[in-house]
Amino acid sequence: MQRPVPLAQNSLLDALPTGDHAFLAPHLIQVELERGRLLYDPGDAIDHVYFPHDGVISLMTLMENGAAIESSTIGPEGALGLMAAVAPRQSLSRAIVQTPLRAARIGAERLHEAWERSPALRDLVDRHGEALYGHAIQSVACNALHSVEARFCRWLLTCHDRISTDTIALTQEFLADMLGVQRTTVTAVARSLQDKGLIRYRRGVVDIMDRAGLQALACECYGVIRNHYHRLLGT
Amino acid sequence: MQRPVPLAQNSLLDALPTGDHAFLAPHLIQVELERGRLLYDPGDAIDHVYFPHDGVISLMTLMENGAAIESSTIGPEGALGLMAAVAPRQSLSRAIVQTPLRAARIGAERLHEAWERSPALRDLVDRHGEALYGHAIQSVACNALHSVEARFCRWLLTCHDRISTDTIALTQEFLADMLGVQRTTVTAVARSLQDKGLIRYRRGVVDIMDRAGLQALACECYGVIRNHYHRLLGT
DNA sequence: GCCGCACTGTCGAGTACGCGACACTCAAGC
DNA sequence: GCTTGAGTGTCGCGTACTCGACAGTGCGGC
Repeated sequence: MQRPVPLAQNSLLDALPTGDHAFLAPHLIQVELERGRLLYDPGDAIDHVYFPHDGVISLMTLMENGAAIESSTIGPEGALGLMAAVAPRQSLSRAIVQTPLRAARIGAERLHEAWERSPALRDLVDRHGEALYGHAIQSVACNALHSVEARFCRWLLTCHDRISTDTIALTQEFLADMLGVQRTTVTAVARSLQDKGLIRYRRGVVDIMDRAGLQALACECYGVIRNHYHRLLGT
Repeated sequence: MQRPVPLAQNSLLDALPTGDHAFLAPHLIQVELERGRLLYDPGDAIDHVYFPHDGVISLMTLMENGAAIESSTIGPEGALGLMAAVAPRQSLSRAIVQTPLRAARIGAERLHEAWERSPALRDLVDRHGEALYGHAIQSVACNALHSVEARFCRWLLTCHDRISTDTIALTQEFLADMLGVQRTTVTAVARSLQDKGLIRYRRGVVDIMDRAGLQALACECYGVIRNHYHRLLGT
């Protein structure tokens, strides 16, 4: 499989001029986090900001009854908790590691200091917030208007863009949670996609076989969200 | 009917210290806009920012096929296009006037100048963006998980909070668009709510009869979103 | 007064998905 | 090897909502 774009380091960090990057560099720590790791729950103070290099973090809206549904995702083109660069903040979402993650982490206070000194960083934080908002409002529409199959395909593509293999470790149960549907529905859709030759799956693992085919079935939201990031962050 | 909170002028403007408010005041123009007026479409440059005094603006995500669905609303507790205070921006949503609107309007450039001089305004812009984001991600979950009836009730309550009467001018067709469902579904739900004595409606008009009853049927999202605004903007 | 239209009411068929139950199977651990 | 449990397959029923069609009805304009 040919990937659409090669994976770089984190796009936000790469976009910073060298001088500004130097404000951050001494405080960035490389971390590796396992799948399923909980980073934030709603109300948690944001004490660290994560810049993924490879892998995906899910942002999920948590309901009173414990149901959680994905509102957006954070990959190498973005950062988790970036709004805390401006001022101390609480997380609004649950943030969990969706695929094994390599990321650079920095303390929120250190980042804030850099933010005060770097106009380029301020601009980036601002644009990133806008892109994330665009991601969220597209998901609003998507959840209301599009079929589970279309959303399933969009999800696979978005995830595939952000990791370095064609194999995604992922149970149907987990995906059902993300999409906010029943597991049995996911099973049926996965079956149908496999029959069409677009994916192959076995216990807890999905292989992407035909990206173009998935794109044909995915809703427009996939492209729209990509474009937001492109336009606002120039990745 | 007793309203939960008395309507003030725009909360954001009120929250500014007098000195900072003075930066804006010379450039604020009072406008009255009729229902249905289109303020922005996706991609439009944001040249004016609106601070509602009374009435509601809907932000809608527009799909390729022309379908549009509400992602959030702007009332006297917020502002439309506020992110343009930071830097020139394009609208991501369609913004239309949902109920007859009185608002203060200011040119984006004037606002940006004030933003550069006023730390209080910068803080407010920032918090407002966060609240709007919280609104959006709650809507993501709501659209995926909650019934049309619950969302209908939430919508009525949110609208009611932001206007000064118990009567809302509103066709079922319009509401169906906002919620992203069929008109016939809205008709059925409206009928059921009227039978329960919670609302009364006639051609293009809905009267709120029993707020508490509506709250009982509305989903938790109503309260969650209110709390976001409360916590972040102290309204 | 009448016309035309926007808004609402209703009906029926079709479907996507929820929800619960249960059986099967692979993988890891002992 | 066997056990255990997590993950998957499947079935069936119920229901919320879609989709299209058409018939009423109040309101504004002429």
